Order: sequence, then structure tokens, then C-alpha cells
Amino acid sequence: MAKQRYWLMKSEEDEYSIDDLARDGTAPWTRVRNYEARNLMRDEMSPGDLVLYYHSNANPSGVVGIARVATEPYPDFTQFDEDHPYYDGKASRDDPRWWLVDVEFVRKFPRRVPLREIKKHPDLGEMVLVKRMRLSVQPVKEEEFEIIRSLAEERD
DNA sequence: GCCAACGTTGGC
DNA sequence: GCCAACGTTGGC
Repeated sequence: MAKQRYWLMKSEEDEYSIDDLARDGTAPWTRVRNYEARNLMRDEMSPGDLVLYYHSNANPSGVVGIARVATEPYPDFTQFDEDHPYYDGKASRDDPRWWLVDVEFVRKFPRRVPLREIKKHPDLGEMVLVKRMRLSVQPVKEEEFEIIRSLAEERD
């Protein structure tokens, strides 16, 4: 059994928010069309890994809760559907290009941890979130995960 | 809505 | 294989 790992996954708040995930329970993480993010889901994720749920394009953008990887990686079905906006004509069922996992709701934080706060925290400056602006699925260190979790519990 | 960062495409 | 053009992400 692989050691539990930690991730951060971004979703636009008005596209698929943590409240949507809470309502649905689990959701297939469609919409990723970036190879590096794809590789992480396909090659590195295992069921039980914990995920920081991040709202991008939000006010303010930041980490809003925790989710969990709920399945083994499998091909993203939207790539095969000609009517779907994420259809990819270069992918086939024999040779899928895009992979995903299902993500399961764990909890919503009592307080959002804004990107602004993460950027200025002395122990979070090396986070991929800070260094690599445009990667929507990314690894997080256990220490970083715990710091953000504790920041989320603080009272204002 | 603007625009910087940066990943992808395609001509050569 | 280079790299300019282009398209998208995502902070602000």
C-alpha cells in the first residue's frame, strides 16, 4: 500500500465549488487538459490521498476545504464524447489521452485560506501553488498540508 | 476586464 | 527541433 500523499486541486468557484462537491459526494475530475496535471493523476495518485480544494477565480482565491482521492485513475470519459466541450478528436478508447480520478468530499473549512496569506507565510513560499501559477493539479508536502489545515481552523 | 505567465501548436 | 504565434489560466 502506497504511503498517503497530498495534493492541491483547483476549480473555479463558479464552475464547480466545494459546495457542489459536498452536495454530490464524489465527482470525476474532468476538464484537465494539461499534460503535467494529467500525469500526476494518472501516475501518482492513489485512493485515500488527501486533496486541498482550491477555488480559483474567486474572491478571494484560496483553499476552502479537503477532499480525498476516491478511485484509481481511469480514462476521462469526456474526451470520447463528440458533443462534450472537452471532446478530444485525437484520443481513442484504445489510446486515451486524458485520465482522471474521482474526488470525494471530506470537509469544508470554517475559514478560507486565501492565496494572499499563503504567499506571505514563511513556511509556504515554496509551495507549487506559489511557484507555478498555472498548474491545476499539484503535489503538496505533508507539512504544507498541515500548516494550511491549521490556518483554516484559526478564528479571525 | 486586463494582462502576465506560460503551455501548446504548427510552419519552417 | 526551433521558436513565433496563439490560446488559456488565473490573479488582481
